[in-house]
Amino acid sequence: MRALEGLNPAQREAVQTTRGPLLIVAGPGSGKTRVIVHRIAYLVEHEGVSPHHILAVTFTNKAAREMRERLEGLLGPAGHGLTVGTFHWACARILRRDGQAIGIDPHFVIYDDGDQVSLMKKLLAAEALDEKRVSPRAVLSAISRAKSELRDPDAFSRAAEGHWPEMVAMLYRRYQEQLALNHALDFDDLLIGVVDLFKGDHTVLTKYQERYQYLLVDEFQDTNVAQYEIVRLLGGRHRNVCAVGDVDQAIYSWRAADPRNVFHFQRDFPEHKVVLLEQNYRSTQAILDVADAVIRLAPGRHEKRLWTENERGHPALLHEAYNEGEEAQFVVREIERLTRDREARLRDCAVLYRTNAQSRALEEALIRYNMPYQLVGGTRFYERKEIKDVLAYLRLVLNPYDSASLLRIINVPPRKLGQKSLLELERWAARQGVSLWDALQRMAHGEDDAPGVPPNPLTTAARRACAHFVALIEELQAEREGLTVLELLDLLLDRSGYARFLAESEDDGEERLENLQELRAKAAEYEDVNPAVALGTFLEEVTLVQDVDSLETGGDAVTLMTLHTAKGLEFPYVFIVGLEEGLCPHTRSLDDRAAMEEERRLFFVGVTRAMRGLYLSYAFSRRFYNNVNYNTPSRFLADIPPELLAGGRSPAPAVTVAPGVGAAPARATSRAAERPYEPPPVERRLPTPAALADTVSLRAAPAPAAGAPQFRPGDRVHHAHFGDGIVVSSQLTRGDEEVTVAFEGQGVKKLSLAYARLEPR
DNA sequence: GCCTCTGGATTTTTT
DNA sequence: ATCCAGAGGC
Repeated sequence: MRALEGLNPAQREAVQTTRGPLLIVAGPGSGKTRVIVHRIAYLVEHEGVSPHHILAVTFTNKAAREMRERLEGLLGPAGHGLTVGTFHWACARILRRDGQAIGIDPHFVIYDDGDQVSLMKKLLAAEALDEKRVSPRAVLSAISRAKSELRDPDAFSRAAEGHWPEMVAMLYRRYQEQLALNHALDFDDLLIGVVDLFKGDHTVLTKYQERYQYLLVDEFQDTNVAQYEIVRLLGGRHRNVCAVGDVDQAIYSWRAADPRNVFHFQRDFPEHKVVLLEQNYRSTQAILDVADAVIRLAPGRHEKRLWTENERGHPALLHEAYNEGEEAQFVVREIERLTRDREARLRDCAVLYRTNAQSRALEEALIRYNMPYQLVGGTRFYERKEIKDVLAYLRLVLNPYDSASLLRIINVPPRKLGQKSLLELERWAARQGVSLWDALQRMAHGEDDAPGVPPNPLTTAARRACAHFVALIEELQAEREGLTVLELLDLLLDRSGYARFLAESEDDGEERLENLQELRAKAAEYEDVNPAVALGTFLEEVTLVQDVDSLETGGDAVTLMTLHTAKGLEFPYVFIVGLEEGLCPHTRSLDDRAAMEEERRLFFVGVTRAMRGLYLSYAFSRRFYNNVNYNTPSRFLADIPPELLAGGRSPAPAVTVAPGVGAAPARATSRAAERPYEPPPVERRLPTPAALADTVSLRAAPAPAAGAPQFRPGDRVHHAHFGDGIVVSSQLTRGDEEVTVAFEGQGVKKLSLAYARLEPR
């Protein structure tokens, strides 16, 4: 039985308990994903359950993707028909199919963060509220929390006491009205919609209960009330619900996740079994000791001991950096050493941080050292203006009632429809009680002077512009059915004049066009999808799956991401940077006990990502936006017994604390790998630099060609990444040469010649 | 209506 | 540092 191969007794039990509710309590690295995947394989291969009847929901797209891949590997074509995806994705699918029963347009759009904010700003303006006094995001987050707890505007209103709650209640109501008018749902509505649907329509509920007879929910501790309700309803009939979770890894309470759902599950499915997975296969004992020291201080937790049969390994290394730049340099140099010693490939290394803003210093260092990296998350591709603009056009083609999209692009490229005209238009539509699109159509088709219609306030020029716009959208709508997504995209770029508009915009038009190329590439993937649903599927994917760049190009690169994003992943070598008070734990958690506990769990999650090497670092000073902060080391570091840390010394010895001040590191302890890595690929991106060839002599090594800089100020040079530039200055440093170059249009960069390929021109 | 300038805020984490 | 809203000039 392939599905049971290589499993320990607990894992085996989890796999074989297929009937009835099951709670799997899975510590980090305990083979959780493996168990889920094998359990599904066991259901299909051994119990003869049709994949069609199995639904596995995860929390993030990344997790869903990984699970799908692993299932494919294990089951192959036999796994065809499995449903694996995030909660939001699965709900969107259900609502597209059956949402009409509760009045949801099958062509609904999903409003992302940006759409929500602009809608809320409009509402605030309409209520004469100053958005500087009432933050749109704060209101939205209050609404989101209410929605996650399944409190509708009425319930919210009833409970509201005081200025702020009453105002939020009013805005909540208006917000929902607007969404309905736009045929739009926000992320929370996807979940609520399914709950309403299931509760309101017994036939539909039964249909889905019969369809998904086997339910698996990963990261159960991160479900919110709405998500739990979906699980409870869907699994209520066949009761084959497998919940997998670990309250020690609950890090999403800010998104209204409620770890108490684990207890609710036990209450609502009293016949459930519990399986504990405690053996860790991921990390060395040394790393687990650190993890345990951190998490054991979390109050009110079940004493749960992680243990492993893995070797002890090397102690974690704690590094104090002078500032964020030096911290980044420490990381990069250490990764360079690991790869040079063939202990690791770049893809074995991950750098984790608390906030996305911290990635910048790391990126700068990585670029300077010419080290390939992959940034996960951060400024998302689909949040770029040009992408959002073009997507807004596509959304309008499918659902012209989406006035957020309409207003976004009705004057992009400029059609001489300014704020004033648009405001008049909105008022005019509101007075008639119709959507913007209806109003525009009336105008364009000359039906705006019918009796009972208020006089059209727009100027002749503005009316003509509107008519033009309506004709454009109608043309695209007419063409849609006969075209692939890519063809439609290209048609739109041409007819709307958007492509020309970008090409002619002086500064960054070129870069934006390039981004559009990426969107075209994405659209091309939908060539084989049924044309009737291709556009809808495409739009849904880009809204729900926002991390386009985690496509795992297969290349060898260092991974950069936040601690949150790292959950569920593992890496042989993990660097956690910025371990300072105010950052990790974050300032916003300092005065909130529960939030502080979550910060601890977050750090715990980070530590337990590491398989064989763990590096912790903090910086003495850190630049925020304008000013420099001096933070004390994170309180979590103090919770780790000193003997578990190699402070300053390293299993993989490193670099000076501040330039020129370093202690010579001890090389002798450095064989961290229990099985050596494959040497890096033939084509090595990292030339072994003379400067670091001998770590012992960081300070004293004389430059090989002392006193002869390769570049002088004024030299014209070329760099693969930055293009052409002129040398500003050059400095010899212990065998290396640091060249400061002013690049055309890229600004001034400091490059290390040992890494960067800088060519004279 | 459109462009440019200025002052203020912005950064926690994600579907 | 960078993005955005509002003001003012063309």
